[in-house]
Amino acid sequence: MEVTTCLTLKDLISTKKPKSDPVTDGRSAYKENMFDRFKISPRLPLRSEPIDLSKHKSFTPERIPVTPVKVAERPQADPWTPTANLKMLISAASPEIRDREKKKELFRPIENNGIEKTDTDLQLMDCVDDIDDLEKRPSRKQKSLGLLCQKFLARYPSYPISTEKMTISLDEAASSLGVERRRIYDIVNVLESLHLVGRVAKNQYCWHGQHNLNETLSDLQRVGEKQNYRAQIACFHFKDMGMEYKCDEQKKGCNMDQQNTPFIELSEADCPSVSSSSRKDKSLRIMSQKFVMLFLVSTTKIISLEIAAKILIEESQDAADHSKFKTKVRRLYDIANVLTSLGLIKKVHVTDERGRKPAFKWIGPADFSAGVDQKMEVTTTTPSPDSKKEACSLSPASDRVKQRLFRHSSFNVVQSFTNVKRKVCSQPCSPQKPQGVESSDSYASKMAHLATIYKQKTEEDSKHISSTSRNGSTGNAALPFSVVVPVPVKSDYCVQPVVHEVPHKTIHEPLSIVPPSQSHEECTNHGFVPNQPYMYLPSNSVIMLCGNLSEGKASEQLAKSLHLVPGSDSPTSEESNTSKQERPTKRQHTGKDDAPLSLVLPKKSRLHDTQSLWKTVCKPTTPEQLHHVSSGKEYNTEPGTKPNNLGEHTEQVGSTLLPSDHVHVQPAVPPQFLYVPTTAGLNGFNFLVHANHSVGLSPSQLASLNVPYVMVPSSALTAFPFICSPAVPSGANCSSSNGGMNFSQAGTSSPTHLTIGASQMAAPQLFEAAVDQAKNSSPLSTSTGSGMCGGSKADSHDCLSQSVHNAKLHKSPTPSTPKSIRPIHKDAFFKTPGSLDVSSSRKRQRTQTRTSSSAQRKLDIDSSVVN
DNA sequence: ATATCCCGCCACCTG
DNA sequence: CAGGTGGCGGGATAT
Repeated sequence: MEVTTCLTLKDLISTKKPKSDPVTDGRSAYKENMFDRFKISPRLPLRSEPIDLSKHKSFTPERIPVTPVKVAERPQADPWTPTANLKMLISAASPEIRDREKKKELFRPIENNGIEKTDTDLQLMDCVDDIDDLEKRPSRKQKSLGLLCQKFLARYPSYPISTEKMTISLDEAASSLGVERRRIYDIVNVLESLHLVGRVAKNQYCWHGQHNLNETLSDLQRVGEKQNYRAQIACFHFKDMGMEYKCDEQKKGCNMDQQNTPFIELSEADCPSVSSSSRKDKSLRIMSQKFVMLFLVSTTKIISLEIAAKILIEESQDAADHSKFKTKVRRLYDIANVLTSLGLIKKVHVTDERGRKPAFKWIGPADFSAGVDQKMEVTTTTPSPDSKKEACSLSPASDRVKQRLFRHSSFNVVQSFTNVKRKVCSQPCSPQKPQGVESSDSYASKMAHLATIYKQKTEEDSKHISSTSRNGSTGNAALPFSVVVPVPVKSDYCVQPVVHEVPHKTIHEPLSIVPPSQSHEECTNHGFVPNQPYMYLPSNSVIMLCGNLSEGKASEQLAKSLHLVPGSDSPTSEESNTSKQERPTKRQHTGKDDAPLSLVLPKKSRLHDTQSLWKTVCKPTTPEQLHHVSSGKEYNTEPGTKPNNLGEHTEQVGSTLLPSDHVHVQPAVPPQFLYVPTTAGLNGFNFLVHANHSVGLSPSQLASLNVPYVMVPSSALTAFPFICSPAVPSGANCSSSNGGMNFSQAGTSSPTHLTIGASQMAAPQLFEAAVDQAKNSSPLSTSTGSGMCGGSKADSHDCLSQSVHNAKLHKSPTPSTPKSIRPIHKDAFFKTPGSLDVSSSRKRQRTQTRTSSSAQRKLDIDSSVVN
C-alpha cells in the first residue's frame, strides 16, 4: 500500500479567498483575516501545515495570548520571519495561482500538447474567473471546521504562561469567529479531549495550551495499548486483506478485552458512566481520544478512517447499520479536522487492493513518552493538574527540542523511525509496560491465542505463497511474518521452537520452525531444500541465531543470544571480552539520549557455553551459506513483500553487505544474526543483521566479518544505531546520530534501506501487534522470560524474545529503568473528573453519556475553580 | 460516484 | 423555563 499525502488544510488555506464579499460579509472577511494571519504565521511552513505544535511552542512568546481574534489589517505588513515572508508571497500569489495550479493539475492529462495546454489554460482562467464570482460566497472550505479551528487556535498561545489563565468564552469565540456556537463546541470538545482546554464553567473554557499535551498523549497511548487497540487495528487490517479468518475471534477477544477493561482512562473522566459503554463512544470527546489512541498505538501511525470508525463503533459494529458507520465517519472527519489543524495528524491515503482509502497519519510528537517521563519526574511531586502545568514549564523546553528534531525530519520515514524509536524506548523497561500489565493475564492469553491463530494462518499462507506467489503489487496482502529462513538441513543451527516450550511465551516467541514435511515442494520452489526446515520469523521479533546448539540448550542459547542487553551491561560478569568490547562501542553509538536500544550480545553471559556456541555458529556461517540465505529472495516468502523492492533489496544486500570474498570467520566475534522484524508493514522486508555489526567495528573489520545478510526494517534501523553494512563505514553516522540513527542515515550507506523504510504500509502487523501487546500487557513475559532467556539475564526484559520495541527501550546503559516512574504519572487523564464525579454528586447514573459528561463537567469546573 | 463535512434540528441537561 | 450542550444525520460541496 502506498500512502499518499493529501493536503487538507493546505487546500483550505490555498483556497482562494476573494476578498470582498458582500454576502459573506463580516464573517468571511473575518475568516480571511484569520487566514492571512495564518499565512504569515511562522508556524506555517511552506507546506502550509496547519498548526504545528512544535513550532507553536517556539513562537509562543510572540503570540499574543488573548488577542482578539481579528486582525483587521493585513498582517502581512510585517512578517515575522523569513518563512513568513515566503508565506506571504505565496499567499499573495496564491489565490489565483493556486487555483490555476489546481486546475492545471486537473487538466494535466490533457496537457500533452502545447495547444491543448493553452486552451486549457484559457479554460482555467475562465474557470478561475467564474470561481471568483462564485467565491463571493464563502466556499465550503472556508467554512471548514479545520480552518475554523486554526482560527480558533490562533487566538491562544500554545504555551500560555501558567499564571495567566486564559478563559475562552464560547459565545465570544463564536461571534468573533463568525460561526455558530455549535461549531465551537465541536472544536472545543476535541481540544478538551487533549486537555488543551478545560471547561471552567458554562460557556466558559480555559485555555491550557500544550503544556500537557505530551502527558496527555502518553496517557492516551497507554490507554490505547491497554485497550488493545493495536490488535484491533490489526484485526481489521487482516480483515481488509481478505482474511476473514478468525478475525472475528480476535475481534471478539479484543472487544471483550475492551469491555472488560474498566474504562478507567481518560474516557472515564470524560465519560464517567463507564457502564454505558454504548454511550461513551458517542461523545465527540471520547471519540477523539480514542481516535488519537489508535494513532499512538499504531505502528504505522496511519489509521484509515474506515478502521477507526469500525473500531470506534464498538462491538455493536456487526452489521451495525451502515448509517451508524456513516455517522461515525462524519464525526471522525470533524475530529480529524481539528487534529489536523493542531498539526497532530495529516491526511493521507492508503491504497490497497480495494483502492484508495482515506486515512490519517500521525505527525504529532512521537517522542512524548520521553518527555513525559522527564516531566513525570519533575511533576511527580505536584500531582495536581494545575501544578502540572507549572511543572510543565520545564518540560516544554525539552519537549520542544525533541519535537523539533522530530519535525525536522519531515520525511515520513524518519518520522516513522522516531515513532518506532519512541515505542521501543518505552518498552521493556519503560514505565508503560507496567501499566499494561494489569490486564495482562487475560490479555496475554488472548494475545497468545491471536498469535497462535496468526501463526497458523501464516504458515498456511506461507505454503500457498510459495506455490502461488502473491502478486507483489498488493503489498498489503503481505503477511505479518517477515521472513522464512531456511535452516540448513544439516546445519548446526539449531533453533528450537521455543514457542512451544513456554506457553505464555508463545506470544513472544518469534520463532517457529516449520517441519520439513509440511511443505517441501513449495519450499523447494523458493529455493528451499527439500526437507529443509525453515524457520518462520515473525515480523516482530529480534533474533539472533546461533549455530550448533545442542538441542536441549538450543532454545536457551538462542534466548541468550537473542536477548537484548538492557541498558546495563552489568548482567553477567562472565561476559566474554568480546561482548564487553562490543557493548561499550555500541553504547557510544547509541549514546544519544533516546538512544535506541543498544544491542548487546548477551550471549557472552556464559563464556564457555557461548564460546562453544560461537564456534559452532561460525562454522555454518560460510560465505556460501550466508549468501545462500541472503540471496534467496525466494526465502522471503512474505506475501506482502513487493517483488520489485524485494528483488532490488536482496540484490543490493547481497552485493553490498556480503563480502563474500572475504568471508572469514573471526573467532573473536562469533557470527550472530540479528533478525529484525519488519515494522508496520515495511515491505515486509527484514534484515538479518550480523550481530557484530552493532559493535563498533571498523569498516574493514566489518567487511572481514562473515556477515550474512541484513534485512532491516526501517523502523528497526532507528532502533539499532549500529546497523550498517560491513561495506559501509557508517559507524560514524550511527554513533553520532543523536536522534538515533535514522533511517535516512543508514540509507546513505545503503539506499536500499531507505527505499524500504519509506513505504510504510498501513498493513497490519497483526502478529506484531499481538506480540507487542502481549508483551506490554503481560507481566508474565518478563517472568516467564527465563525460559527464553536462559536465565542468564538479570532482567527478564532482556529476553531475546522481546520485540524490537523492547529492545529499543533500553536507552541508557544503565539497566535500571524508570519503570517505577511511569506508573506514577498518570495523573492527567485519570485524574479527578471521573472519580469526583462518581464520588461527589454522581446524582444519577443515567446511562446517558450526556448526563455523565455534564456531571463531569461540573466536577471539572469545581475542581478547576478550587484551584 | 464517492469523499468530505457543513449545518442546524432538536433532545437533554443544567441553572 | 431558558439557555447551554452536543448527538445526529440530511444533504451540499469537493474530488
